[in-house]
Amino acid sequence: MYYSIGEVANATGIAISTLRYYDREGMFPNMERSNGGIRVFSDTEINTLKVIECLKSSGMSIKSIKEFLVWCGEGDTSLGKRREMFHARLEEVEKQIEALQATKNRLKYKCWYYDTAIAAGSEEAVKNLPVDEIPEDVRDYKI
Amino acid sequence: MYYSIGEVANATGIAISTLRYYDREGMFPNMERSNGGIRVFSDTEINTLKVIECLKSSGMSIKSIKEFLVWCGEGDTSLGKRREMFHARLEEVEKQIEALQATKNRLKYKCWYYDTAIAAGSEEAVKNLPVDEIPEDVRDYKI
DNA sequence: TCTTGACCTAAACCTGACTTTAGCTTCTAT
DNA sequence: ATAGAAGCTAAAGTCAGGTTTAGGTCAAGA
Repeated sequence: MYYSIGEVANATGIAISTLRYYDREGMFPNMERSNGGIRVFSDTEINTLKVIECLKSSGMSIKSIKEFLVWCGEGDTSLGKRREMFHARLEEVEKQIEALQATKNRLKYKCWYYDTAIAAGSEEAVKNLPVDEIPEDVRDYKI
Repeated sequence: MYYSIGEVANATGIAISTLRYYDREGMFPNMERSNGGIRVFSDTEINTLKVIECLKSSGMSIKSIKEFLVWCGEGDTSLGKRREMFHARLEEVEKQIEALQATKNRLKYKCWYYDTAIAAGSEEAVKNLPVDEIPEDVRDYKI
Protein backbone atom coordinates (compact mmCIF):
# COMPACT_ATOMS: atom_id res chain seq x y z
CA MET A 1 0.00 0.00 0.00
CA TYR A 2 1.06 3.53 -0.80
CA TYR A 3 0.07 6.72 0.94
CA SER A 4 0.38 10.46 0.36
CA ILE A 5 1.92 12.64 3.05
CA GLY A 6 -1.53 13.97 3.90
CA GLU A 7 -2.94 10.49 4.39
CA VAL A 8 -0.05 9.55 6.67
CA ALA A 9 -0.48 12.75 8.65
CA ASN A 10 -4.17 12.03 9.04
CA ALA A 11 -3.72 8.43 10.02
CA THR A 12 -0.91 8.99 12.53
CA GLY A 13 -1.65 12.43 13.89
CA ILE A 14 1.86 13.55 12.97
CA ALA A 15 1.91 16.99 11.32
CA ILE A 16 2.80 17.17 7.63
CA SER A 17 5.59 19.60 8.45
CA THR A 18 6.99 17.05 10.90
CA LEU A 19 6.92 14.26 8.33
CA ARG A 20 8.77 16.49 5.87
CA TYR A 21 11.22 17.39 8.62
CA TYR A 22 11.87 13.72 9.37
CA ASP A 23 12.42 13.10 5.69
CA ARG A 24 14.84 16.03 5.51
CA GLU A 25 16.72 14.51 8.44
CA GLY A 26 17.13 11.29 6.50
CA MET A 27 14.71 9.09 8.44
CA PHE A 28 13.17 7.59 5.28
CA PRO A 29 16.24 6.75 3.19
CA ASN A 30 14.32 4.51 0.81
CA MET A 31 11.16 6.49 0.37
CA GLU A 32 10.13 6.90 -3.24
CA ARG A 33 8.82 9.90 -5.11
CA SER A 34 6.30 10.14 -7.93
CA ASN A 35 7.50 11.43 -11.29
CA GLY A 36 6.36 14.86 -10.24
CA GLY A 37 8.51 14.74 -7.10
CA ILE A 38 5.76 13.91 -4.65
CA ARG A 39 6.55 11.68 -1.65
CA VAL A 40 5.15 8.17 -1.75
CA PHE A 41 4.98 6.57 1.68
CA SER A 42 4.85 2.78 1.82
CA ASP A 43 4.42 0.32 4.69
CA THR A 44 8.17 0.50 5.16
CA GLU A 45 7.87 4.16 6.13
CA ILE A 46 4.83 3.46 8.30
CA ASN A 47 6.87 0.89 10.21
CA THR A 48 9.75 3.32 10.47
CA LEU A 49 7.34 5.83 11.98
CA LYS A 50 6.34 3.28 14.61
CA VAL A 51 9.98 2.69 15.49
CA ILE A 52 10.62 6.43 15.60
CA GLU A 53 7.68 6.88 17.95
CA CYS A 54 8.91 4.09 20.23
CA LEU A 55 12.47 5.39 20.38
CA LYS A 56 11.37 8.98 20.76
CA SER A 57 9.14 8.07 23.69
CA SER A 58 12.15 6.38 25.27
CA GLY A 59 13.93 9.74 25.20
CA MET A 60 16.16 9.20 22.19
CA SER A 61 17.09 12.17 20.00
CA ILE A 62 16.13 12.42 16.33
CA LYS A 63 19.82 12.32 15.43
CA SER A 64 20.40 9.03 17.25
CA ILE A 65 17.24 7.52 15.85
CA LYS A 66 18.44 8.40 12.38
CA GLU A 67 21.76 6.71 13.12
CA PHE A 68 19.90 3.58 14.15
CA LEU A 69 17.82 3.68 10.96
CA VAL A 70 21.03 3.85 8.94
CA TRP A 71 22.20 0.69 10.72
CA CYS A 72 18.94 -0.98 9.75
CA GLY A 73 19.80 -0.33 6.14
CA GLU A 74 23.15 -2.06 6.53
CA GLY A 75 21.58 -5.48 6.95
CA ASP A 76 22.67 -8.33 9.21
CA THR A 77 26.19 -6.97 9.78
CA SER A 78 24.75 -4.36 12.12
CA LEU A 79 22.55 -6.76 14.12
CA GLY A 80 24.94 -6.61 17.09
CA LYS A 81 24.93 -2.82 17.28
CA ARG A 82 21.18 -2.72 16.99
CA ARG A 83 20.72 -5.34 19.72
CA GLU A 84 23.03 -3.37 22.02
CA MET A 85 21.10 -0.20 21.30
CA PHE A 86 17.77 -1.70 22.30
CA HIS A 87 19.16 -3.24 25.46
CA ALA A 88 20.65 0.12 26.43
CA ARG A 89 17.34 1.86 25.70
CA LEU A 90 15.49 -0.67 27.84
CA GLU A 91 17.81 0.01 30.77
CA GLU A 92 17.38 3.75 30.24
CA VAL A 93 13.61 3.50 30.32
CA GLU A 94 13.72 1.37 33.45
CA LYS A 95 15.75 4.12 35.10
CA GLN A 96 13.26 6.73 33.91
CA ILE A 97 10.39 4.75 35.38
CA GLU A 98 12.18 4.53 38.72
CA ALA A 99 12.85 8.26 38.66
CA LEU A 100 9.22 8.98 37.86
CA GLN A 101 8.11 6.71 40.67
CA ALA A 102 10.25 8.69 43.07
CA THR A 103 8.70 11.88 41.72
CA LYS A 104 5.26 10.38 42.16
CA ASN A 105 5.96 9.66 45.81
CA ARG A 106 7.12 13.21 46.44
CA LEU A 107 3.99 14.52 44.73
CA LYS A 108 1.89 12.23 46.91
CA TYR A 109 3.54 13.73 49.96
CA LYS A 110 2.68 17.21 48.69
CA CYS A 111 -0.91 16.14 48.00
CA TRP A 112 -1.20 14.90 51.57
CA TYR A 113 0.43 18.13 52.77
CA TYR A 114 -2.07 20.37 51.01
CA ASP A 115 -5.07 18.17 51.76
CA THR A 116 -4.14 18.40 55.42
CA ALA A 117 -3.44 22.13 55.28
CA ILE A 118 -6.81 22.80 53.70
CA ALA A 119 -8.60 20.58 56.22
CA ALA A 120 -6.87 22.52 58.99
CA GLY A 121 -7.51 25.85 57.30
CA SER A 122 -3.87 26.85 57.23
CA GLU A 123 -0.42 25.75 56.20
CA GLU A 124 1.12 26.49 59.59
CA ALA A 125 -0.77 23.61 61.15
CA VAL A 126 0.89 21.04 58.91
CA LYS A 127 4.29 22.65 58.48
CA ASN A 128 5.43 21.74 61.95
CA LEU A 129 3.69 18.42 62.35
CA PRO A 130 5.91 15.74 63.97
CA VAL A 131 7.05 13.04 61.56
CA ASP A 132 4.95 10.34 63.21
CA GLU A 133 1.80 12.23 62.28
CA ILE A 134 2.69 12.07 58.61
CA PRO A 135 1.07 8.99 57.03
CA GLU A 136 3.50 6.12 56.66
CA ASP A 137 3.14 5.81 52.91
CA VAL A 138 4.38 9.34 52.24
CA ARG A 139 6.50 9.98 55.33
CA ASP A 140 9.77 9.11 53.62
CA TYR A 141 9.12 11.41 50.68
CA LYS A 142 8.82 14.66 52.58
CA ILE A 143 10.41 17.59 50.77
CA MET B 1 22.24 28.94 57.37
CA TYR B 2 23.41 31.02 54.42
CA TYR B 3 25.18 29.88 51.30
CA SER B 4 26.97 31.47 48.35
CA ILE B 5 25.91 30.59 44.82
CA GLY B 6 29.06 28.49 44.45
CA GLU B 7 28.29 26.48 47.58
CA VAL B 8 24.75 25.82 46.38
CA ALA B 9 26.02 24.80 42.95
CA ASN B 10 28.49 22.44 44.56
CA ALA B 11 26.02 20.92 46.97
CA THR B 12 23.22 20.42 44.46
CA GLY B 13 25.04 19.79 41.20
CA ILE B 14 23.08 22.60 39.55
CA ALA B 15 25.29 24.86 37.42
CA ILE B 16 25.91 28.40 38.68
CA SER B 17 24.61 29.74 35.38
CA THR B 18 21.40 27.77 35.92
CA LEU B 19 20.95 29.15 39.44
CA ARG B 20 21.36 32.67 38.11
CA TYR B 21 18.93 31.86 35.30
CA TYR B 22 16.33 30.63 37.81
CA ASP B 23 16.83 33.80 39.81
CA ARG B 24 16.39 35.89 36.67
CA GLU B 25 13.14 34.03 36.01
CA GLY B 26 11.88 35.01 39.44
CA MET B 27 12.10 31.65 41.19
CA PHE B 28 13.65 33.11 44.36
CA PRO B 29 11.47 36.15 45.02
CA ASN B 30 12.69 36.59 48.59
CA MET B 31 16.37 35.89 48.14
CA GLU B 32 18.60 38.45 49.78
CA ARG B 33 21.77 40.10 48.54
CA SER B 34 24.85 41.21 50.43
CA ASN B 35 25.69 44.92 50.52
CA GLY B 36 27.96 44.32 47.57
CA GLY B 37 25.09 42.81 45.55
CA ILE B 38 26.08 39.18 46.01
CA ARG B 39 23.32 36.55 46.23
CA VAL B 40 22.73 35.05 49.66
CA PHE B 41 20.94 31.71 49.50
CA SER B 42 19.11 30.58 52.63
CA ASP B 43 17.29 27.37 53.53
CA THR B 44 14.20 28.91 51.94
CA GLU B 45 15.94 28.89 48.57
CA ILE B 46 17.31 25.39 49.15
CA ASN B 47 13.77 24.17 49.77
CA THR B 48 12.56 26.03 46.69
CA LEU B 49 15.24 24.21 44.70
CA LYS B 50 13.92 20.88 45.96
CA VAL B 51 10.40 21.80 44.87
CA ILE B 52 11.70 23.01 41.51
CA GLU B 53 13.50 19.72 41.01
CA CYS B 54 10.39 17.73 41.91
CA LEU B 55 8.10 19.70 39.62
CA LYS B 56 10.64 19.78 36.81
CA SER B 57 11.02 16.00 36.96
CA SER B 58 7.25 15.76 36.68
CA GLY B 59 7.49 17.56 33.35
CA MET B 60 6.40 21.02 34.43
CA SER B 61 7.81 24.07 32.63
CA ILE B 62 9.94 26.68 34.38
CA LYS B 63 7.23 29.23 33.69
CA SER B 64 4.54 27.20 35.44
CA ILE B 65 6.82 26.39 38.35
CA LYS B 66 7.43 30.08 38.80
CA GLU B 67 3.69 30.69 38.78
CA PHE B 68 3.30 28.10 41.54
CA LEU B 69 6.08 29.72 43.55
CA VAL B 70 4.26 33.03 43.31
CA TRP B 71 1.17 31.34 44.77
CA CYS B 72 3.30 30.08 47.63
CA GLY B 73 4.14 33.68 48.44
CA GLU B 74 0.44 34.57 48.64
CA GLY B 75 -0.11 32.55 51.80
CA ASP B 76 -3.12 30.49 52.79
CA THR B 77 -5.48 32.12 50.30
CA SER B 78 -3.81 30.14 47.52
CA LEU B 79 -3.89 26.77 49.31
CA GLY B 80 -6.70 25.54 47.09
CA LYS B 81 -4.92 26.36 43.85
CA ARG B 82 -1.75 24.75 45.11
CA ARG B 83 -3.57 21.59 46.18
CA GLU B 84 -5.22 21.34 42.75
CA MET B 85 -1.88 21.78 41.07
CA PHE B 86 -0.25 18.90 42.94
CA HIS B 87 -3.19 16.59 42.33
CA ALA B 88 -3.06 17.40 38.63
CA ARG B 89 0.70 16.81 38.58
CA LEU B 90 0.26 13.45 40.29
CA GLU B 91 -2.23 12.36 37.64
CA GLU B 92 0.11 13.57 34.93
CA VAL B 93 3.01 11.56 36.32
CA GLU B 94 0.85 8.46 36.61
CA LYS B 95 0.04 8.82 32.92
CA GLN B 96 3.71 9.27 32.10
CA ILE B 97 4.58 6.11 33.99
CA GLU B 98 1.96 4.18 32.07
CA ALA B 99 3.27 5.54 28.78
CA LEU B 100 6.81 4.60 29.73
CA GLN B 101 5.69 1.12 30.69
CA ALA B 102 4.17 0.71 27.24
CA THR B 103 7.44 1.91 25.73
CA LYS B 104 9.33 -0.54 27.92
CA ASN B 105 7.24 -3.43 26.62
CA ARG B 106 7.87 -2.46 23.02
CA LEU B 107 11.59 -2.22 23.72
CA LYS B 108 11.45 -5.67 25.32
CA TYR B 109 9.89 -7.00 22.16
CA LYS B 110 12.70 -5.47 20.14
CA CYS B 111 15.29 -6.94 22.52
CA TRP B 112 13.78 -10.37 22.03
CA TYR B 113 13.68 -9.74 18.28
CA TYR B 114 17.37 -8.91 18.04
CA ASP B 115 18.46 -11.59 20.52
CA THR B 116 16.64 -14.12 18.36
CA ALA B 117 17.97 -12.70 15.11
CA ILE B 118 21.53 -12.87 16.39
CA ALA B 119 21.06 -16.41 17.67
CA ALA B 120 19.74 -17.36 14.23
CA GLY B 121 22.46 -15.40 12.44
CA SER B 122 20.03 -13.31 10.44
CA GLU B 123 17.03 -11.04 10.69
CA GLU B 124 15.09 -12.91 8.02
CA ALA B 125 14.66 -15.89 10.35
CA VAL B 126 12.79 -13.86 12.95
CA LYS B 127 10.97 -11.43 10.66
CA ASN B 128 8.49 -14.01 9.47
CA LEU B 129 8.11 -16.06 12.62
CA PRO B 130 4.47 -16.97 13.37
CA VAL B 131 2.99 -15.13 16.32
CA ASP B 132 2.81 -18.23 18.51
CA GLU B 133 6.59 -18.51 18.40
CA ILE B 134 6.98 -15.05 19.91
CA PRO B 135 7.28 -15.32 23.71
CA GLU B 136 4.00 -14.58 25.45
CA ASP B 137 5.32 -11.71 27.52
CA VAL B 138 6.28 -9.62 24.48
CA ARG B 139 3.91 -10.98 21.85
CA ASP B 140 1.38 -8.19 22.26
CA TYR B 141 3.98 -5.47 21.91
CA LYS B 142 5.25 -6.36 18.45
CA ILE B 143 5.99 -3.30 16.30
C1' DT C 1 48.08 47.16 49.34
C1' DC C 2 47.60 43.90 46.08
C1' DT C 3 46.33 39.81 44.05
C1' DT C 4 43.29 36.28 43.08
C1' DG C 5 39.26 33.65 43.16
C1' DA C 6 34.44 34.14 43.42
C1' DC C 7 30.71 36.96 42.06
C1' DC C 8 27.96 40.33 39.19
C1' DT C 9 25.14 41.94 34.73
C1' DA C 10 23.42 42.32 30.07
C1' DA C 11 23.32 40.42 26.00
C1' DA C 12 24.35 37.13 22.76
C1' DC C 13 24.52 32.41 21.64
C1' DC C 14 23.17 27.41 21.49
C1' DT C 15 20.50 22.96 20.77
C1' DG C 16 16.65 20.22 19.63
C1' DA C 17 12.58 19.63 17.48
C1' DC C 18 9.66 21.53 15.01
C1' DT C 19 6.66 25.21 12.42
C1' DT C 20 5.95 29.01 9.34
C1' DT C 21 6.52 31.60 5.21
C1' DA C 22 6.89 32.58 0.42
C1' DG C 23 6.75 31.31 -3.90
C1' DC C 24 6.15 27.62 -7.03
C1' DT C 25 4.43 22.85 -9.05
C1' DT C 26 1.46 18.82 -9.44
C1' DC C 27 -2.73 16.38 -9.32
C1' DT C 28 -7.70 15.65 -9.59
C1' DA C 29 -12.32 16.63 -10.47
C1' DT C 30 -15.45 19.04 -13.28
C1' DA D 1 -9.05 23.26 -19.92
C1' DT D 2 -8.94 24.91 -15.65
C1' DA D 3 -9.61 25.77 -10.79
C1' DG D 4 -8.52 24.53 -6.42
C1' DA D 5 -6.63 21.28 -3.28
C1' DA D 6 -2.56 19.19 -2.09
C1' DG D 7 2.26 18.90 -2.65
C1' DC D 8 7.16 20.83 -3.03
C1' DT D 9 11.59 23.60 -1.43
C1' DA D 10 14.70 26.63 0.98
C1' DA D 11 15.13 29.52 4.45
C1' DA D 12 13.73 31.80 8.36
C1' DG D 13 11.33 31.71 12.77
C1' DT D 14 9.96 29.80 17.39
C1' DC D 15 10.31 28.03 22.04
C1' DA D 16 12.34 26.10 26.15
C1' DG D 17 15.96 25.84 28.93
C1' DG D 18 20.00 26.90 29.53
C1' DT D 19 25.22 28.42 28.57
C1' DT D 20 28.77 31.63 27.09
C1' DT D 21 30.98 35.97 26.65
C1' DA D 22 32.70 40.39 27.81
C1' DG D 23 33.61 43.51 30.90
C1' DG D 24 33.48 44.63 35.23
C1' DT D 25 33.07 44.33 41.04
C1' DC D 26 33.75 42.14 45.66
C1' DA D 27 36.13 39.90 49.44
C1' DA D 28 39.81 37.43 51.88
C1' DG D 29 44.57 36.22 52.55
C1' DA D 30 49.77 37.45 52.10
